[in-house]
Amino acid sequence: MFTVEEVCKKIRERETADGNPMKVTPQRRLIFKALEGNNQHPTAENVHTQVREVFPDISLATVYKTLRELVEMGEILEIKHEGESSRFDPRTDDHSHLVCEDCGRLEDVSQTFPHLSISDADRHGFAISRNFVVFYGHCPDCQN
Amino acid sequence: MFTVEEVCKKIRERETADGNPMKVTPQRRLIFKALEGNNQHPTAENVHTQVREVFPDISLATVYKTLRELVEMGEILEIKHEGESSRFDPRTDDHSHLVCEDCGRLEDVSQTFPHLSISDADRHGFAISRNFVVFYGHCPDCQN
DNA sequence: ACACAAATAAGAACAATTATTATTTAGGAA
DNA sequence: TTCCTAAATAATAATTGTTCTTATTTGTGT
Repeated sequence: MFTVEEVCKKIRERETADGNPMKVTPQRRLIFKALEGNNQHPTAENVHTQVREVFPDISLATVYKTLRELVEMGEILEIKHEGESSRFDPRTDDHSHLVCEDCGRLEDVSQTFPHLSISDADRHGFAISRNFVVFYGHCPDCQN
Repeated sequence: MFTVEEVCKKIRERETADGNPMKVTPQRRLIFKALEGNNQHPTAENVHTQVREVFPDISLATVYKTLRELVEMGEILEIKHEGESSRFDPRTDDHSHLVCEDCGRLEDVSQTFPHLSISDADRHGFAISRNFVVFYGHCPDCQN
């Protein structure tokens, strides 16, 4: 469960490449707050816009850097779809996604499909470790 | 079935925005040839490199433009994965993909999974039209 | 308060792709 | 065959999303 205080704690426990502890800054705290409980799958831009309402001078690069760090820490997921901007998801348990083909809206789907398997002929000698299912459709707003 | 002559014919039958017929150029013919029977899922760069062996002055923009056209015509599929360059696939029937997590190698999988369904709670009111399954694993070369 | 490495803002750099533009060419008609 | 005209091209600028660089500022342990 992603909470501001949890993540702050983990940041302080985390070490930089030189073995020094990482720091919690006001900028980072605001970025964590923008993600806490957020199921909108925001882009880096979305987060930047939201944080700027409180901290107008924060740089987009800082947002990217912090999001990258959180991904590496396993605190958020990065969702890359169809050439658009990456979206970020503070929900990190295994789940699937549902995408609106019209407006790009993206929803979490709790169900997973761990038992899908493919024939030897299709396997090409691969050792398969996981699969990922994305559903496409039209969201309520786009169904007219 | 993607063949050079088939696609040339379809290009000539196709109209531009102004209602004029599109043309077949030597550059385009070579691009079609690079794709014909190609199951390597080449990037635009790959196609460019291959075509340049015969036609050294062809521009990368021309390759992109022609690939974009073929995608719009439904003659090839564009595969977008994990922030890397798009790959193009002259096989356009419904199929799944298998990706090597180490080297990025991408294979076609004939099987599809049309019957996956999600609960009402997860559906978020969407009208679902299709799903897409990607398998991840390690290819024979990367299994050591 | 001090010191020092981490983090920042600003903007340059980057990679993939698309747009612009002056020039060339395909292909139908005379 | 030659002409005509819109389509296509090569070259390159522009764009988008993201990462890198650097001089400056700021957490945080002492």
